[in-house]
Amino acid sequence: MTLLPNFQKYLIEKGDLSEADFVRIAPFIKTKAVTKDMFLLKEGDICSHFFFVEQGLLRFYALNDHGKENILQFATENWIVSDRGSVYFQEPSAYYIDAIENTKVVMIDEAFIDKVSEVNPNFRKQNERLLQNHIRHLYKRVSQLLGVSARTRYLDFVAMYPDIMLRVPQWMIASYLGVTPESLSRVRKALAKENFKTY
Amino acid sequence: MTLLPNFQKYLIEKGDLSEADFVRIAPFIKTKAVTKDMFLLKEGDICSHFFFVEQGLLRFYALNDHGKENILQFATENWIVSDRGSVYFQEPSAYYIDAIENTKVVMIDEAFIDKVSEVNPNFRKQNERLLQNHIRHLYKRVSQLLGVSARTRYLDFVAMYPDIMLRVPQWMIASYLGVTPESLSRVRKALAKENFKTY
DNA sequence: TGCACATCTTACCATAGGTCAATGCACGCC
DNA sequence: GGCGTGCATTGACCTATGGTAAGATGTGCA
Repeated sequence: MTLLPNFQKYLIEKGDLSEADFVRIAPFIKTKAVTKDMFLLKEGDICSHFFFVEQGLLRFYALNDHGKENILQFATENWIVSDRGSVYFQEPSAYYIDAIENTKVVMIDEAFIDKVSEVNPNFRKQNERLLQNHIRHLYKRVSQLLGVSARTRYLDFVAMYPDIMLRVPQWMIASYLGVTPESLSRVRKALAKENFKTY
Repeated sequence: MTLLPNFQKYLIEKGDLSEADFVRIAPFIKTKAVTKDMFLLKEGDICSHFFFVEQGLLRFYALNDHGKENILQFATENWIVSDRGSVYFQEPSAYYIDAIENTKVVMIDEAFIDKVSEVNPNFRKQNERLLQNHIRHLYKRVSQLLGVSARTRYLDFVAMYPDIMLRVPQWMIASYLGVTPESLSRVRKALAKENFKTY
């Protein structure tokens, strides 16, 4: 099996597994290599897995009525991304997932979670914590979109995800923030004029 | 103990409990009556419970930098609302929860979840499903806020939550949609002019 | 009955952000 | 080295939504 240092670390630190536990579940791990611009999920597909990013960068987006992309989420190393509704309720997805960089993912399905939970019963509880944390992040995102200007959203994004900012083109950041690339360009120009330094 | 038909139904249908299971956990249920305009949570508090709405209507909101309320979520009967980050990570909350109507809630904490899981081990797995479903709803909300006009957001809201529309003042719907009450009023006027009927 | 307070509407103007089109810039490829 | 392609910037203009303030409507309570 190829080495998965990030996934191993994730299960041990966040999932409360021991190294011995990891060795026991290792044979059940499935991975996939996704080259840049390849899709892991398209609208209409039924999503069968969660994707843990071992290495690389994915984006999760929807198309609106006018065919414009709205990026809901970037996923770098150690993030999990998926259309959860599709996985759990076997419904066709309304979303797309593709690779911004060449990416290696771990494919997680319900059977795998059951397997890990069997090896270490504490895992399910830890997993629940992670889900709760995810929900909390989403509320924060909604809160931002409801009440905050494009300028502030951009500043917050830079502060929160400086690494992502350096790895994706600017128009994708605009899409994530819910503005046009032109508007983001103007925001950046105004910030520059005020001697705001991003790096 | 007071009767809790909604909570009982919820645990049995969604949580996969039997009636006998419910009888066993009943002694551990804590409830609270919240009169209109009372708070269950304020900014700075550490939130200790999840709130299941047995009867009534709550709102979950944040204050932005300019003191304006942004309503993240309404919670009617059978909904669960809480600042999950605060519950799980013992951090001061950034949110408020108050009652729009006189409301009866069930107070759920981690110990209660552990208790129910002990009575029926299947519960934790069902609970995970519900969390995944919640995440899916939040992605849908983000997607709407990113890519859709005020008009469409309003129409979607009316279609999705016709009951809530009849129970809350219009300015709160505006806050939920991320527009001013004045703008929502204009949107409604335009719709009326096109003979759009909401009821 | 009538006042008091909330909410909703309307009108007017201001502004953030969208749209369109042109230009500039960088990088990969032949 | 030249050229194509995708991305970023800029400018001119437009539109949706915000801000403000004034009235209209409604509803509970004295």
